[in-house]
Amino acid sequence: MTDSPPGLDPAQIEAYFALMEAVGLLEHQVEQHLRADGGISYVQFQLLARLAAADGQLTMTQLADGVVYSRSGLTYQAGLLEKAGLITRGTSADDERATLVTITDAGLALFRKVLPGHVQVVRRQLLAPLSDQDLHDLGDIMTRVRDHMRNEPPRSAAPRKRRQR
Amino acid sequence: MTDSPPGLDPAQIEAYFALMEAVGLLEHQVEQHLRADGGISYVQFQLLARLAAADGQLTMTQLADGVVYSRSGLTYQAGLLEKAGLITRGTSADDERATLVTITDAGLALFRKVLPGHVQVVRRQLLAPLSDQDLHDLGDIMTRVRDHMRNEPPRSAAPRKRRQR
DNA sequence: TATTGTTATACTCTATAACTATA
DNA sequence: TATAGTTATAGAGTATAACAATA
Repeated sequence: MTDSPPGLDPAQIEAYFALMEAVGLLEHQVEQHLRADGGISYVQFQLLARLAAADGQLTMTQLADGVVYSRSGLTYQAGLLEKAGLITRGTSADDERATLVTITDAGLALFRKVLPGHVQVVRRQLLAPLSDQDLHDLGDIMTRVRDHMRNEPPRSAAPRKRRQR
Repeated sequence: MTDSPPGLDPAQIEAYFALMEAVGLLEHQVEQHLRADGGISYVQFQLLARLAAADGQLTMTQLADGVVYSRSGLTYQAGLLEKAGLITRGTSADDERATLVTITDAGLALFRKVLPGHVQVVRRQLLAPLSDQDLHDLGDIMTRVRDHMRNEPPRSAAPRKRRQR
């Protein structure tokens, strides 16, 4: 085992900070667009996108994966989408514990209405300054990081309980 | 002018989704650690980090840049940090409109206490699966994107006001 | 017993608009 | 007039814990 290193070197700091700030800005722009053009948040857009991609139906647990970090958070978001008429919820026949979420025609219509503008924002803000090579590299790197993080157990982020603040 | 393209190609979608999900996961882990180990949010950590890096003093406007997207949001966060004894605020001598924010010894101590764990999370979650080449590429790419987005005017994300929802 | 999902609740955070004060 | 910052307020989102129902 090597010594526990003291900090991050300049290249690591640069990559970390640039990554976080750029994605923060991108998310902000994306949120603005979705709110203005469709009255939905990015989380809600992702849920609609998943349903649209999944042929219209998913269970709550399947829907949550990667989008929301708590059960109740998803229930809350699904409640909003249902109230807006964009999805419906019903008990699954296979497993009566499960709730089957279905995207409505209105939900699909809204998703399709909003998509072009969403793509435009992603193009202008993220893709515009990237070469094909960059795009490839970025996709490769971030896919690897994402998969790594999905597997990595949180490994008790707080090593040991300290004093209260 | 070329035709307005219909959507994103698979490589673009992969890069975009992987980027957003990975950073979402990373932010979540980072938040968890900072909350558990220091009782602060990532935004608050960033503000402390900026002050620590800037030799202890910054004006509100300087402090806000890139971290927070509204004036009142910063006032709110600064209020929390001040109440916790981590910063102080005072009127600037140069420009009496400006508020000069100063990090306290307690603020600096907290920042230093939390930093190693923060670095550990970044290493384990983000850096671990990356080669030196990857790191270099990622830093280069995201720096370019960030700079691009800083300059890019929002360009009216909502092209035109549509019907209400 | 474990899993799926909901509810109640409390909290954190963000943003808009109106306002004060200085440049 | 423009800029720096605060305040009031309202809304959106999140998480924890307790709960009910099914597997």
